[in-house]
Amino acid sequence: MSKPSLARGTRDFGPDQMVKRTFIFDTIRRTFQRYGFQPLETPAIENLSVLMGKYGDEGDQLLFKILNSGNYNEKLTGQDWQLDPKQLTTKISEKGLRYDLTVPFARYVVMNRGTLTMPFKRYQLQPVWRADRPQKGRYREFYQCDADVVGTDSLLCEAEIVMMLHTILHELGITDFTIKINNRKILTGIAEAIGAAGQEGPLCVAVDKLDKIGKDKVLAELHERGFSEENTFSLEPMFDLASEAAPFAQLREWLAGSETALKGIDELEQVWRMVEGFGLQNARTQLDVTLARGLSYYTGAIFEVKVNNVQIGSISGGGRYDNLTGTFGVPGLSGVGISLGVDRIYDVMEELDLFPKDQTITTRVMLTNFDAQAANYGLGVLYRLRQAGLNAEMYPDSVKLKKQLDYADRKQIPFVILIGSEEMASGRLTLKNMRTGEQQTGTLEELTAIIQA
RNA sequence: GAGAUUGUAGCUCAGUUGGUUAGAGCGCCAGAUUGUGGUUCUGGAGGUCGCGGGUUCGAGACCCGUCUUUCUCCCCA
Repeated sequence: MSKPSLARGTRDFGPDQMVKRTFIFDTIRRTFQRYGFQPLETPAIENLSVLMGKYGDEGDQLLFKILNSGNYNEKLTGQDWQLDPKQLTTKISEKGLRYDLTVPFARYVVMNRGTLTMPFKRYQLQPVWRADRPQKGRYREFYQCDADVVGTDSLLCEAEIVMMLHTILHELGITDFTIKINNRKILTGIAEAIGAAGQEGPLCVAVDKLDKIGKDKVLAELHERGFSEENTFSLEPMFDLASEAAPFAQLREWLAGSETALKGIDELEQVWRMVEGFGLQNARTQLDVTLARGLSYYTGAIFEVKVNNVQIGSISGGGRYDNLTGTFGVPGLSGVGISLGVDRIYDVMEELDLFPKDQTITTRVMLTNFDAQAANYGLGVLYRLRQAGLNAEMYPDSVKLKKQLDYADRKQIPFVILIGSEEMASGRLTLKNMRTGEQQTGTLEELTAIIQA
C-alpha cells in the first residue's frame, strides 16, 4: 500500500475552488449564449489521425497518447522495437486525448456539415490535455472555453469576439487587461516589405519576444536566423509603432508595397469601426504587429488577451482560420474563434482577489437531530423548507448538539432549526441565527420567512 | 525535450559538523458542558522523514537513481 498521489500537472478542486470555478464558467457560458452561440461537447478521446499534424511537430509531441487496448504488442515484430519512439508510437497507439477544442470542432463540422445551420456558431467548455512540463499558469489538464463561428468571412464575427471578451472580463471583475489584435496578412506583408517574403515564421518567433528581451536581442536573433542587415534595417518602422493603440496610417505608409498587408490593415480597421459602432466605451484593444501565435493555421485576425500587472501568460487567444476543415477534406470553410483559459483566469482572479465573497455558503438552514422521534418529525419540515426554495439539510446522526452545531458552524450555515420534545409539543420551532447567536421560536411559516429574508 | 529547484504530522515549518526515543504552531479527536457552535482550559491520537538503492558502527541530513513541486528556455490557455 502506497500513499495515493495525483498525476503530474493535474489537480483536485475542492468545494471552495469549485464555487469559484463555477462562477467563471457561468459567466462565460452566459455571455456566449447571449451572442447566439450554441453548446457542443466532443469526446475527450479522439483518434490520433484527427489530432496528429494539426499543431506542428511540438504539438504532436505534447499529445497524450493512449496505449491500444488488449495485447498492443501482439502484432509487433522484433524490428518494430528498434524503431525510433515516434514511429513505434503509431504502431501501439491510435487514440489520444484532445489537445484543444478547435480541431475536434472542425472534425464535428466536417462530419455534420449536411445538418448544420450555417453560419454555425458553437461554444464548448471542456478540459484539454497537454503533456507539457507544468509551471506557473501551465497545467497538463485544463479547461478551455471556446466560441467559434464557421461558414462566414464576415468581420462582424471578429468584432463580436472583441465585444464578448470585454463583457466576460468586465463581469468577472478583471478591468486592467489588453486585447492584443493583429492580422496574419500584416505579418505576411511585413516579411514581403523587408525583402524576406515567406519568412514570417522565423520573423515572428523572434519579433514576438520584443517586450521580453528588447530590440537589440531581437535583431541579434534575426541575424542568427539568417536575416540580412538590409532586412532588419527595413524593419525599423515597426519598432516605432507601439505608441498608438491603432496606428493604421503609419502601417499603410510603411507597407504600401504589399497588397496582402493593405488587405489585412483594412480588415482590422473595419473591426475597429464595428467595435466603435457597438458603442463600447473604454475599449481595451491594441493593435500589436508583433503578435504572432499559432501560425500553423491562422490566416486573418489574431487575438490574445493579457491581464496587466499579473505575471502569467495570456488568458485567452484566438483568430481566424480560412481552411481548418480543409485537412478533413472540406476546403473553403472559414472560421474564427476565441478560447479562454479558465485555469489561468482563476489564478489571475485569485491573485487580484476578485472573487465575490460569501459564495461558499451552500446550505441555508440545517435541522438538528436530537433523537429518532425528533428526526422523523423534522423530515416534514425539511421537505417544506426545500419546497420553499431553501437549501436545507438535516444532521444525519443523533449525536450531541455541540457536534451538530459545530458542523453547521464550519459549513458556514447561517441558520439552524432545533427540534426537540418542547418544539414537537408546541409546534413552535426554535430558530438559531448562527452569526449573531440569537434564538427565537415560531411556526415553520414564520421561520421560513425569516430565513428567506 | 534542456537546465535549475523542492519534498519532514492533515497544514505551515524547525531539526546544528552525520549521533540515543524526529519537534513546534495551527488543525483534528475526547472531556470540562446528557438541549447550544465560534472563546477558554485539560488530555489524546497522528510520521515507512516522497520512493528505491548506496556510503557509514550509525543517515531526516552525505552519494546515485526515480517520482513530485516551483522556475527559466521552448511553446502555449
